[in-house]
Amino acid sequence: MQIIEAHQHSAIAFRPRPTDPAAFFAKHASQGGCRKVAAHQFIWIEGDVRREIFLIRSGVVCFSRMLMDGRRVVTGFAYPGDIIGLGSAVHARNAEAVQCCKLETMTIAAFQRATGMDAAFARFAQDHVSAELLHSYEHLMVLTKMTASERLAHFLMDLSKRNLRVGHSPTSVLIPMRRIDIADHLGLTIETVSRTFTCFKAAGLIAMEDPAVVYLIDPARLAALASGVDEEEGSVSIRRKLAA
Amino acid sequence: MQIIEAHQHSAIAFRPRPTDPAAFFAKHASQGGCRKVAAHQFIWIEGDVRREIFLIRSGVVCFSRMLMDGRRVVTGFAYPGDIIGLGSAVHARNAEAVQCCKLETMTIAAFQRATGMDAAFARFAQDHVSAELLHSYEHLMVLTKMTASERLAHFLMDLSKRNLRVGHSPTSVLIPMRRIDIADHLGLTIETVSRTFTCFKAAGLIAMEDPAVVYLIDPARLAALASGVDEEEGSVSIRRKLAA
DNA sequence: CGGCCGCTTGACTATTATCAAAGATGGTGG
DNA sequence: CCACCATCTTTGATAATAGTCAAGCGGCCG
Repeated sequence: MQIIEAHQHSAIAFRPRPTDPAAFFAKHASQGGCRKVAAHQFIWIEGDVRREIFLIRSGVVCFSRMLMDGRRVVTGFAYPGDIIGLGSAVHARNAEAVQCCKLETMTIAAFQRATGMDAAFARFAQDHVSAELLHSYEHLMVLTKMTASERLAHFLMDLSKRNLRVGHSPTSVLIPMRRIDIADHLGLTIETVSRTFTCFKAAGLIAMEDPAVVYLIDPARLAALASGVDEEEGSVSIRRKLAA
Repeated sequence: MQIIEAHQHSAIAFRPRPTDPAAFFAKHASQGGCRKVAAHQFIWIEGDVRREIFLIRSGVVCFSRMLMDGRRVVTGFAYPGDIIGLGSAVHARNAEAVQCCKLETMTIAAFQRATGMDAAFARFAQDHVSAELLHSYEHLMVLTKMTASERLAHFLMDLSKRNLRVGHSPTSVLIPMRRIDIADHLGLTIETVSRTFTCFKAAGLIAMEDPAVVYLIDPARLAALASGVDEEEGSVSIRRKLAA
């Protein structure tokens, strides 16, 4: 299975790369304050009326939707430098601090004033939602058409690419979230996630210092797995390699 | 597994029910024309720059994303009365006519003029994208946390609810799309979809005249399945019922 | 009438979930 | 400072759901 990457730029390709989100924030958040959220605390929950938007200064945020019996889907994560809360006037999902987070806040009033006065900012907010939608379509593909190994490889490559973007090492990846967050993000169980990590180690794709620190030993192969190009060398062979 | 339905209204709950989309269209599409699209023709494909938006007069449209090897995900369907193409300036997915469709068109220029001049229309377009995002989060839940029976029940209830909304019988459901479209929408294979239909028949949940005409015999039970409430009476018992 | 396409059904396989339990790790209190 | 407890992760054994491969049926259109 092969994923065409070209289209991934579609929603934003025809527009100039948005100015630094943090700059927007600094420009318009005159009234805003700062907030610290402890690990595993919720920043907002599904159904809450939006009162503020946030810029993440440090920490990682996890977005999820829950069912009564504890089942949940993690729709994504947000990292330092990201602005969160742009979606809609009523939150469609929970936002939970994976680690202790420092957030800069902007009131909705300030946000609305900003979008009214600054066309670039308004467009940024709109594009953000479109990009989110695109991302969720891609995630649908990952969840319905990929094996456990491909999903985990995809996840690791996501983290690696983000590292690259912000100037960190693309091969030594910190995993701030717990296994359950990864599992709920990838539509797997924690056991399968754990086993797949073990398979990757056994196959020489990664090395692990501890559950939160992964070194990508064979990034090319991981990338191939992640995009489904790794024909008939997919989860099967990796699993067999472990059995042998 | 139980789905909380309350939040489903969240994104639009705090705003008045939007005026009839068709009315917006009639008001602003002065320049627009009409177009007829044959079954299984594409209206646009992923990556296309958006040139028009459309109001569906008749027919059903299927949105999908494709992989090179033919794998695809159907992210949703659109029906008569729906406006399509509001997402972003570059299409993030294919739009394909499931049946022969009649579409009314509005040029992008007219659309942009309309959103600039008519605040209600602009808000309608924005809300549409937010609702789409919400829908896709829900779909993630269906695809990752539900069994084949639950997924198909969910799909049938979606069609039934739409029938109700537009004044058709909620218990006799026409299925305009092919099995492959359903399968790709639900993250299953056509065989599993077909088998699950058979199971539903055997369990007395539905009756079928032909593959395109389904009667909901036990809508309550289907609704329970669809929302995951049908505890330990889920796919297992239905499958067992067939085996017996 | 025949061929094609879509749907259904069957047999078998494989991937992942489930159930269960044993290491780690980290924080707290004695 | 160490022991204990809670939580998270890993590993193992087993089972179940859905996928794959294969074949037959039926309708529709040329």
